Amino acid sequence: MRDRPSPPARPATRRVALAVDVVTLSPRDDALAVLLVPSVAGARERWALPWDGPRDGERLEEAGARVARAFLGTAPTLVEQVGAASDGRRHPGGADVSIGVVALSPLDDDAPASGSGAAWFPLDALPPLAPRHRDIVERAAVAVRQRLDHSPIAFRLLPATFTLSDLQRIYELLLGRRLHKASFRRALQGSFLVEPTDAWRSEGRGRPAQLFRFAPKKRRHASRSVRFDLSSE
Amino acid sequence: MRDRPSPPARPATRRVALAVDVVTLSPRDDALAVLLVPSVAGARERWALPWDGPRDGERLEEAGARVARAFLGTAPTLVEQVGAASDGRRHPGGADVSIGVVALSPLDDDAPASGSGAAWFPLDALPPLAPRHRDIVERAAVAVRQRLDHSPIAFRLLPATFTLSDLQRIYELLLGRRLHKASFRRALQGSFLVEPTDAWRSEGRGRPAQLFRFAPKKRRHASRSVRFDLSSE
DNA sequence: GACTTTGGTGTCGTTCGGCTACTAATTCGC
DNA sequence: GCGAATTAGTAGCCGAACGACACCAAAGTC
Repeated sequence: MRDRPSPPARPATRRVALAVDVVTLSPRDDALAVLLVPSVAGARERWALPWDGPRDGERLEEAGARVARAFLGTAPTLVEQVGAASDGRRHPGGADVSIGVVALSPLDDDAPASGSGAAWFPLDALPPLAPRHRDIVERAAVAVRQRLDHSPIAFRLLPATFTLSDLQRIYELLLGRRLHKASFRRALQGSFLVEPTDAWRSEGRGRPAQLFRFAPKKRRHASRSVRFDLSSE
Repeated sequence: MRDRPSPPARPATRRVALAVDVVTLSPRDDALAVLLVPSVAGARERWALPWDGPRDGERLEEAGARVARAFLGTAPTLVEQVGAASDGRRHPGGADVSIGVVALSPLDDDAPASGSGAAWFPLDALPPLAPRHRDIVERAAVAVRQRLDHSPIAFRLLPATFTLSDLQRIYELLLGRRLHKASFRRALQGSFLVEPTDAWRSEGRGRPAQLFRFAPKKRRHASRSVRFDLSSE
């Protein structure tokens, strides 16, 4: 006989203290960097992800965008959820449940608002963080890499116009490996995602590079073959 | 000058009514089906996703697994978050925030617990649902299809041993298109995800099929080329 | 003007994916 | 019994895609 418990008599919501924790990512010094803010006095860790509770009528992504904006000075170019965490009480603000949110900020932005004390840290050299914040950063990094194919993530980490070498550098940063120039451009060519502008950028030595802009053309979804990429890390 | 609002004086969590809404998926009658339960009396829609608030010390996925189990009779084979929704008060239980969770149940399971009134509905022929539930079902369907390559989703919708044709049918169901037998098997062969058993299954007419089991071998992550699959639907 | 540096393209061999066609083993109809 | 039908599984061709390399182009440096 199967073990078959009866359904709950009547479901009920639970009142919890909620926070939106924001992982702001931006390419800084040839590495993906996370924006961290100083902890409140008395916390165990010196740094934390910026966070806040959602305000009245505010959706979760909106709250994430607001928090990121407060420290960036400009609105992030993309905001996406990366999962909710509820694993005990290891949140700096004592939240029962955290909604993890990743916000992207392009390369050309100013440094974080001075006075806020916020600072960029490379993803692979983070200071000690509260365990839940470390989890959320990890999830954000994984989510960004996994959605790279389906979300215009790379373009949101670049200014409005960029060179193809810039774009390739972002992809290499996110994927963590070098790409071949010709192959990269051939694939990009076939995707109809960018269009050339009539501007060129001369940057010190070397031949000037043409500037492109992100301008995806509508096209039929390519019927890709099945991939078995579990790779059971 | 940039518009640079000052950071929030001090972040604060927000107390909200939280629910975990569960999208239980299973292949039924050659279609992906969702498990729905009758609404409480007085609700506008007759059917709803099963849901409940997380209990004390329970993580979100655990709560989702518990809710699914209560209606399935057995534990779901995979539980994953598919995003949080906070868009007004359109939840059957009046939750401020819903955590969407997808639970998978294999083909060979019994029907939902009799007496609970739960029933399977094909994904593309759902009865009217509360708006937030409809959103969460949509997100679950998208998430399942997108994670098909990276998560052992197809294998969690099958019994412990299965034929390669069974596996291909699940992939076709999830992808919504036919696959070519030879290509499918060639790709599967190269992935080292399944191993043959010494059992065969004879099912009415036709040649008997060998049974396989899910047994992923550790292997180096293939260094795939970059894909630009935005397709800007 | 030769050299360096960076941008951009052509080509070639190999692999990959889609397809047709085939063999294999069973049930069904007569 | 015996061929038709049905399902499982494989071989091999062919065009497209991918990775590596070489090469050309346009700027600065000396």
